[in-house]
Amino acid sequence: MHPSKPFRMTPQRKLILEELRKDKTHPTADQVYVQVRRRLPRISLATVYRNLELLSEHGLVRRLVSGPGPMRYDGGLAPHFHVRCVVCGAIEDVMLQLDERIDAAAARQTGFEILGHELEFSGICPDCAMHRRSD
Amino acid sequence: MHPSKPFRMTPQRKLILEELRKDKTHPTADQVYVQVRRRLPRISLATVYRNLELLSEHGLVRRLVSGPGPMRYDGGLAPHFHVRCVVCGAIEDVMLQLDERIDAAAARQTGFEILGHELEFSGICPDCAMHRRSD
DNA sequence: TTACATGCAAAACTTTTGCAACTTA
DNA sequence: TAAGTTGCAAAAGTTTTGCATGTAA
Repeated sequence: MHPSKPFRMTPQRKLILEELRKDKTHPTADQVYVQVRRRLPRISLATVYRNLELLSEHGLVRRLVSGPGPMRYDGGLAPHFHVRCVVCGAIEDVMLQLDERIDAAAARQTGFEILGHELEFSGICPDCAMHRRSD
Repeated sequence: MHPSKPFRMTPQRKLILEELRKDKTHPTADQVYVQVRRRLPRISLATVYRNLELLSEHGLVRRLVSGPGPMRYDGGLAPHFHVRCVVCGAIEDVMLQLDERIDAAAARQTGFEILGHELEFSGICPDCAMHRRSD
């Protein structure tokens, strides 16, 4: 599942992973870049992109393949889903799991070999809901 | 839910909608553009983008907010999900529905006002699976 | 008639890539 | 030392926007 290309732990890679583990906002590549640059000012955005790609191939970070706008990344390990605010774009974790038989159902119906699934809710976050009411 | 901005039925808009209704491949904006241009050669790509945006605001087409690469669009009306081939990028419909109480569960847990959800499976389509085995 | 829509071109963004220099194991 | 990695700059790809002109209601 996780292709085991060689994999060196460079300072850049380590920091990117650390940053993503502690950042709960599901940042974009550019936001990770801004953060990491505070400790490693000479890092380049290309390196951030390359590492996010590689780390996600290895299953160490998740790409949130959804929503409009730039790709967002998640350093969280436990299986979970996401909810995205349609107003401000905030993403939060949703700790739910689907009946795993749903993959088999999809396989049966489509003939695809199913590797996994992503569920994303859309909605309005508490902050944005409040601002709306006061408009 | 569907903001009711005025909405003129121009030939461009009509063709884009028609094309999307008959195309089962969940095309990108550019692919819609190529198709529509066969009947309306002077249409511009910007018009296609603007119309896809507007049609999806009105709930007449769905944006498949997921997966890497360009946004893809779906003219299908019935509620359903999708499966995406990680090898070739093909997208097919999956006719399933989740227990609708899942939205309430997500709302309860996150405090978001939930508007809906998208479920996307990832996997390998029959064609790609076959080619892999013969490699 | 007029608010909305279009085509064109340019701009804005996001992501990827070529390459020479540098580093990790 | 050799394979992998980085920074930089340029390129590629996707989507949005300004504006003058055109058009549906």
